[in-house]
Amino acid sequence: MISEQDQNDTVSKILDAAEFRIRNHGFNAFSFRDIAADVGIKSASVHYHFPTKADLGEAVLERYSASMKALLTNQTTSAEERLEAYIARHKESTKCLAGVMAAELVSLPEALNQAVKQYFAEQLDTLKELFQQRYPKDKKKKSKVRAQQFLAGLQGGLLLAHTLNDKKIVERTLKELV
Amino acid sequence: MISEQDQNDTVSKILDAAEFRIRNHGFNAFSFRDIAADVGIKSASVHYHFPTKADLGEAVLERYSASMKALLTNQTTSAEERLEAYIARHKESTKCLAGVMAAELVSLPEALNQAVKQYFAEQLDTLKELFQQRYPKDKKKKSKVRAQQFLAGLQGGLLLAHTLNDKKIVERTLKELV
DNA sequence: TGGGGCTTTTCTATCATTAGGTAGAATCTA
DNA sequence: TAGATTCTACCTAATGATAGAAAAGCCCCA
Repeated sequence: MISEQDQNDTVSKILDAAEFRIRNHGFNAFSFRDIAADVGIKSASVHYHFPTKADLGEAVLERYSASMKALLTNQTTSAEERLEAYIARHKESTKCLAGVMAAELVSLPEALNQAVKQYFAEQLDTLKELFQQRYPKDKKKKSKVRAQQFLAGLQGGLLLAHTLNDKKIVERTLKELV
Repeated sequence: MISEQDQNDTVSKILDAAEFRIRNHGFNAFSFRDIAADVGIKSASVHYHFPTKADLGEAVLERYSASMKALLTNQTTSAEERLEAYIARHKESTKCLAGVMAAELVSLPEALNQAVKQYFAEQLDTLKELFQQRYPKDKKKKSKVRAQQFLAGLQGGLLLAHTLNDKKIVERTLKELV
């Protein structure tokens, strides 16, 4: 039987390292050798778990996506609380993994390119639902626009905040959008 | 004497190609050989005009920055018209060169990294002035916040619009920010 | 008017380094 | 012992960059 803990240990260390490097340097600016060095193994071992770079990128995005979706659809908290938690999560690193990938979209392996598009489509869908809960009187169309404005404000706010090294920018850009 | 037109011809062809590739693929996803092929010369000739990749990146950003600043400070048109022209310019490609570079910020050569930071700082300054002209009764602080909200909405809107292939998103995210 | 000669530009050829990826041996674990 | 994991060693392709040979362009002077 597979030792899940040990396997997942290495696998999740790889995913952690890859996520960090993609987030901060971009998908095209890290190598398997970088990841291997981060984790303390050899690059061939990274290939054992993730045969190609596209595989690794997809796995990182998938984990990220699941984590974000869980946060947004956690039905034990109010819509407002979920939005705040969502914002707080992004502010931790002042960067969105998917946002970085979106900037590099055209240069990504096809499967990853598709996954990024899907991520944003799903996020907007989920946010639309959430805004519908938060403002029940709004029409569907209005909730959709709210979701787009919110996500754009968040992504753009993160971009500016990270570039200018001023986290407060995110709060300002979102103040009237939550 | 130097034939300016001919020199600028090759130089600006290189800059055009580099800008296009950076915008669409990212700074880390194009090579001197790519640019050379685009222009129809050899990669060594690109190095003749721009010794290093950092030099090329800086030149591209500088030209871009000057173009944007000229657009925003064109005193022959109203503040509102300038904003509209600024938005229209960005919507042409549904991508901002500096936005892409900002996503890759940490992986960029140091000089380019600094130039990107400076670009956004300057853009916010210029936009702040412009909003001050547009809404003269606002306090300075309010104009600054407007500039941040606008630029964030624009950058985030472009990101979503490009990723989801829907230019209308930019209009929606900026509707209440101009 | 038509060459020399100087500068600018482009080319060929090549380097060293790094990249993603693979084969197969060695090791570890149940 | 069998399967999972990691390692060493390596391959091929691509990258940024450079040296130095050829063109191309331009100016001065006979």
